[in-house]
Amino acid sequence: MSRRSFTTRKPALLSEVVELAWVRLMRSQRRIFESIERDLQAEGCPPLAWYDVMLELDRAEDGRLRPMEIERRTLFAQPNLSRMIARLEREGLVRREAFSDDGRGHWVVITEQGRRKRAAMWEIYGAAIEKHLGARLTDGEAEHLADLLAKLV
Amino acid sequence: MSRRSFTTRKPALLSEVVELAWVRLMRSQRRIFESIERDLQAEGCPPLAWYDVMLELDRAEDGRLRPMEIERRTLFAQPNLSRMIARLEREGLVRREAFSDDGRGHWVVITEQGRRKRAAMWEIYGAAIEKHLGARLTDGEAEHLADLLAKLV
DNA sequence: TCAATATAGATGTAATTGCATCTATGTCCC
DNA sequence: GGGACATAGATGCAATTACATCTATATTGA
Repeated sequence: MSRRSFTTRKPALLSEVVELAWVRLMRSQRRIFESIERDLQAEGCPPLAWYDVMLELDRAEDGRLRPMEIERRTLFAQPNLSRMIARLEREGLVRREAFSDDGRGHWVVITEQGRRKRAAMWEIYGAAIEKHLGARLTDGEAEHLADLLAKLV
Repeated sequence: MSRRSFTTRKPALLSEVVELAWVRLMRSQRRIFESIERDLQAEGCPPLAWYDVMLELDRAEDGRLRPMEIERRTLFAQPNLSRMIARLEREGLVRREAFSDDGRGHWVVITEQGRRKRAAMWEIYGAAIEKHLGARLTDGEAEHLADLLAKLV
């Protein structure tokens, strides 16, 4: 592929390597994410976003959190999360319960079925992470990568 | 935050560090991506996806590519790209031209206005990359990060 | 040459997202 | 106590996405 020169005037401060790191961060995340989503879907699993929510609930005391707390932990936008919880509830993976301390809120509680589903998803999910990420890095590289990415969050 | 122990049975092969690298890859990409999108939007710019397409066209010979070639380079799904091109065309940033070699296809050509818009977006975009990524890494770290991410694509 | 199949790209549709707004309850302060 | 403002969460709606399919043109092979 003949790479022509082309004029991209860069903002004074931005270095080539930073731009390259960004492009690769985008590409690798997107590509691996999509691969993993496909792997999950191929096994009849729900999308990864559901996993994130169920994991937070599974870890939480009594398997329950308030929507705003899930939001804080997962960074999903509030209206989207609200509807996602509705979908999870429709599938019987969580249920809502009254929250007496604050009449505006309620608990979201993971069900037994939800816990089982999460565990089942992890089988696929973990294997997919290994396949798409683990297999391409040594443990040392993975650790180093994790350290570098930690600086970004 | 008291981190309780919880039983997550891992698929035999997946190491802790790989999982951590994956979680951070997701989080950092998503958070920075959203920040950059907000920065662009705050300046009245179209979404980043438009930039990707216009950049490919801007770089291409005669500022033109076939949809399937854009698809190959950007990895957008075909129906989504098809509609994105329609939107770009509606905004006067690209136009379609006949492609005589193959009656099924056509050229997508970037307009002068499209080139200007792309350049204008880059001012914001580049600064945003610097702000959200560059400012948090030394050049050495950025280079190292880029190298590690290269192994994933 | 022509039927069978493959490919480029568009389109219908249902699901999902983003954004603004709405409702209901809580908090603050006079 | 009660008005003004803040917060939790839901909902309406327009835009976007994913997925399946459709149309038109190419290619292939008998």
